[in-house]
Amino acid sequence: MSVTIKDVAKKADVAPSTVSRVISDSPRISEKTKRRVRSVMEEIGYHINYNGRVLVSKSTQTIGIVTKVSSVHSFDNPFFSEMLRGISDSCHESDYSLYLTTGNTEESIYKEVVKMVQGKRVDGVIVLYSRADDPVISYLRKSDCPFVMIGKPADRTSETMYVDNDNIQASLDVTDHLMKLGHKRIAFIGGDSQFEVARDRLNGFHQAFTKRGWKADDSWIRHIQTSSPDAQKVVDDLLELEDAPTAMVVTDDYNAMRVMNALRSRGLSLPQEMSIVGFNNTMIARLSTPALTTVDTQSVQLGYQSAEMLMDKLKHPDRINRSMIIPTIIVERESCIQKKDKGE
Amino acid sequence: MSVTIKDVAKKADVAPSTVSRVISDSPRISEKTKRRVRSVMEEIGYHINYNGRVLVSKSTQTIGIVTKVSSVHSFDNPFFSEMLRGISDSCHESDYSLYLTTGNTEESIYKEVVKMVQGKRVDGVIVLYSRADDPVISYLRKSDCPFVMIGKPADRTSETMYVDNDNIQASLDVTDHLMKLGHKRIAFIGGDSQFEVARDRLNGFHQAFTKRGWKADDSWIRHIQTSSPDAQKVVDDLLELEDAPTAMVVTDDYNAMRVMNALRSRGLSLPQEMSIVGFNNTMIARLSTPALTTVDTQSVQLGYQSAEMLMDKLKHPDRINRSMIIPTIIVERESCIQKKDKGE
DNA sequence: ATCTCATATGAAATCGTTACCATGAAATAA
DNA sequence: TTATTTCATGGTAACGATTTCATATGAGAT
Repeated sequence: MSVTIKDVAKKADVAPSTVSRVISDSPRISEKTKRRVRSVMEEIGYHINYNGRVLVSKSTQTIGIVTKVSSVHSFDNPFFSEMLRGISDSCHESDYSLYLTTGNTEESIYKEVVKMVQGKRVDGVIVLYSRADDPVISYLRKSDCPFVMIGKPADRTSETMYVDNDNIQASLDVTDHLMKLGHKRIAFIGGDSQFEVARDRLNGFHQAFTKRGWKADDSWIRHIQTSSPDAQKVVDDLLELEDAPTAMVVTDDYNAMRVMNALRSRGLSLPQEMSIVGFNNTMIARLSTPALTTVDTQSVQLGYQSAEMLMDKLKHPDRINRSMIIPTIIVERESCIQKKDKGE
Repeated sequence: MSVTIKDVAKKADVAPSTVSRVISDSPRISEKTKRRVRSVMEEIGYHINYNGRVLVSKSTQTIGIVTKVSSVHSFDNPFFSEMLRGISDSCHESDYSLYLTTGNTEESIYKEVVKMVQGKRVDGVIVLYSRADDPVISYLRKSDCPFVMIGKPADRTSETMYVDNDNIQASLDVTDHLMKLGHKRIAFIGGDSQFEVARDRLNGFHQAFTKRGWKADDSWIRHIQTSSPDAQKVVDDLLELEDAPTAMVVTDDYNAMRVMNALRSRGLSLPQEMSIVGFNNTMIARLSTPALTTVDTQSVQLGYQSAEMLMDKLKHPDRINRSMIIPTIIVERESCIQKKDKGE
């Protein structure tokens, strides 16, 4: 059917093993032979078949990417796309390829991961999320497939490779930022609370209050799922509180925009009547009006470094598992302003 | 190393070929043997190695995805993510996997495509864009690797599988929509003009004028690259025209939002002083203020159908090449209004 | 001239599956 | 009873590469 290493060998009058050595540019082959073999390869249009190589060399030069169950929506969210871009950039530099899971239920994703790991389609895996009791992670740990997760592991942190932000600190900082602007009643609107990142950010939020000897009211703490249309309800509830918040920390730009729209639909003018901060500094933060002040989690870096870390591990399997914290940066735009009437 | 079909065979006291038949659930094997073999597989933890299978069966059950050169930015743009989601959904249903190109220069993408096709890593390819003189397309045509493109082929249309919108009609419709609202001076702000879609939409724009016996002024036709910060300049130019447009057709939601921001920074209030329509109906169209009236190109469907078409071709290679037009729908939101002073 | 030792290349085993051909036993037909 | 099918399974050669071990050749040392 296609041109194989044997065809090249025959035509160049050498052994298949010699051709193989030419492919890998082995120093044991004379320049003369290399030239001859290469010109034959060119002539008869040879191209390596990776499956043959993988079978014996046991390396696919491919890494698998596992997205959230809600990947149905995670592609929507630029945060994921940006991580993917970072991963993609890094892989390209090292000549690795990407293999994507396509499932959209927890069950089917699990199966796909097993399939791609056991089936030897990938050398390693990057998991784009972190949550407790994840069967995918348990499986990856059992198998000896190297993997790195983006986000802090729910358990066995020290033996797991991960790259993450310091979400506690980031959340603390951004909440404090609002406090410095005079806000005392600050709402926290988190995302899907099953993910680790949600805990950390809520934690940091509380710490900001503790630091000042204040206390956040429980009624200020809310969650909205990216997938459900409950932004309006959460905002309504919040505005109807006796002491309605004057600022909001929303743990994701996308949700922040939904919240802003909900606020506007209640007639509030922004940022005058409500200060908002988002997270991730995605494209939408730049484009919103008012432009969103947000915590840049450097998603591209998150992806890039996770891929680097994984490929490093693949190259040196005996090296100990590292992990990495990517710094966050508060990007100030126009969605937060000094609270007018400080007393009250 | 790992558990192979031979280990199973030995333990179950059958031939490797029998195990292989059990895996594919061949009807030629008795239920009794199947049960026994399966229990052994379970017991010693067997899992198929796909590379071995691919080598002989010559089918990878994987399709490759090729993105624009500007993939650096295409991930940013939700349009691409949504197509990817559609592809992903379809592939998952048929148990196919996805293989992504990671390059970000024209040269490196080309190489990766050759690598994945010649290297037999994929059974077919989906190209997420269309432009003239694309070496990737020439290559795919030369090789006999089935592929489908999203967007109208620049040439040899009838022999190429593609899925596309009727962009000419869509653009005509949406321009006419603005005209019905009383607008006569309408700007067209296209994206990267190297892509086929840009031509079609400009074409439709002109046709809308022709249909009414009007003519679009050349100065109203502009282009902005997603990657460069020239939205403001384009807007400035347009506003400084003697007869500045009162409405704008922007061929992409993302750029539409950039244009809206540029307009606002010039002090215009929207939609009162400028009506805008976008394209693609991405998430950002829903979230913008005013919410963007846009042409829903059904990007998820675009992706979904392209994958279906490709997999169908893979299953029936002799079937003739089909192509498909996905209908577009104008989604009216708040960014377009009746022009106030009709006379003028 | 003989021996040693690189150097360049070849031969063959191997990786994990599948697919073709063969075969023995049981079932059916003559 | 014998011949002919059918059925369930076994044996083994691919598939396309890599890799280990072996070997011929020639250069240099003695």
